[in-house]
Amino acid sequence: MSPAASTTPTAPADTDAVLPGAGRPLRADAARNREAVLTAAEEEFAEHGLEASISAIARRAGVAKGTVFRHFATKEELATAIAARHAQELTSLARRLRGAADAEAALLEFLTEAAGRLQRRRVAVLMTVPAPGSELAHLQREVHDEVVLLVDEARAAGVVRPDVTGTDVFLLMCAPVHAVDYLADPPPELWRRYVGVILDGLRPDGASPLPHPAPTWP
Amino acid sequence: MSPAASTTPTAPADTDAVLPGAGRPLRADAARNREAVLTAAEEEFAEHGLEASISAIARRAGVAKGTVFRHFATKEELATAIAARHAQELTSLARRLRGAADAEAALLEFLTEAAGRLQRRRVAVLMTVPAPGSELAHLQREVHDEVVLLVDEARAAGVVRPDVTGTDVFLLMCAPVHAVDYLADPPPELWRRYVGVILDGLRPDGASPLPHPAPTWP
DNA sequence: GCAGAACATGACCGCTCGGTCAACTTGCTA
DNA sequence: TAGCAAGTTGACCGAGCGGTCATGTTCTGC
Repeated sequence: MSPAASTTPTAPADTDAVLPGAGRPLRADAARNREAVLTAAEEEFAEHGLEASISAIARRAGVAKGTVFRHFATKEELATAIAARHAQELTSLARRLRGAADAEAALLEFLTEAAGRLQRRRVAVLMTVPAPGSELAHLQREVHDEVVLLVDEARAAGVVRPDVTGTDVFLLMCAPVHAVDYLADPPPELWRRYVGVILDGLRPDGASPLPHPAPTWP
Repeated sequence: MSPAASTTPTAPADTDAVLPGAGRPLRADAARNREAVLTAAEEEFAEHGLEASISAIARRAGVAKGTVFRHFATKEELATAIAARHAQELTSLARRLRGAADAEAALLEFLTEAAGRLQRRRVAVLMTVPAPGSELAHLQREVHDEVVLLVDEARAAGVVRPDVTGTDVFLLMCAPVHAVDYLADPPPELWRRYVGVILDGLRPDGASPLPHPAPTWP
């Protein structure tokens, strides 16, 4: 989001760069609108999942539909922008927790915090199978790799069973949210209960051999 | 759902009954078509989730769109019919397993078999929050109650931790399928691995207190 | 304060969807 | 085998979607 060293605006018309990092800085009102759209989209996606309509997002942001498309060429691009935020949050969360004195507490906090965020924003937006090589794929991999490190530490500390990998944990990260989803009107914090169950399933105590080898991350 | 004592087909025109059990028998071709539509819908829903289009289903079944609507007044009604099949399968599966000598094996088999079916047919169709009082709500409750009994037996046998309820297990039933869903091209049997993790999370060995009271089924 | 680039707008497009219906075909019954 | 209810068909409808674009508005560097 930082403006970066501005290339002098002499450049005639490069490839339509509205992306945050690149290009020349946005006009003041444009920047405002962009942020409003992102916020509205986040809320709308959280409420209706990926089927949230652009019109609804525009309405919520207080702009016209065309404005949304000026900032995000396509609905997918908008969803990706939101997902990118979430991914970065999770990455830095995991990064912050890494190397903590109490590896068990760190893993618990990560799983709890992650599930909490995923619960609030609805899973679908972040946890989508992305096109290979896409920006989202890269951001997901970043989260994944960070989780792997966290789990490695936890395993070394003996709080995670030896046959469970970081990829396993990454895949199971959303399970508490999904579980709660099958209730019409779930208690708002019920997902915590299933974080507990999952975490106990990851513990070495009384672990029985798993019936399938661990998956590799693409 | 059992056919009950058949009212003689003299009844002139009761409320538009195309439902399987009730009403007068279908014409031969109509019955054939109905079955074809159900099969096609099952496959189409499995491939594309609930967004599968009626046109696609009709095409796959080899009938016109109108025919689909003659048998199922609405798309939701069709989905419900499919979900009903699945629910009945799970109910009778659990019923069969109940009272088994080895309660642990029974629970494992149920979770495995259930996850396998849910994996094949895609979760979405069965596990939808149904309208209260609807047929689907009733069928889901049937599955749920059967799971509760199964889990009660397992708990009594000491293979499930005392603080976990049948409702918990019901909600977690789909977790393995969802976990695998975040992989672009998952190994076809990977879900079994997560059935293992979940089951270990349900075991009494090394269980830590859960951070939220168990939910009640609506 | 002015010019013009950057931006916002909303009517509009093409498309797909769930659902309807008048006209036609077919299986059943007597 | 004739007659008719039951069933089938596919063109059609209106709504909503993602996305476009000519036109009008607003910010900003000079």
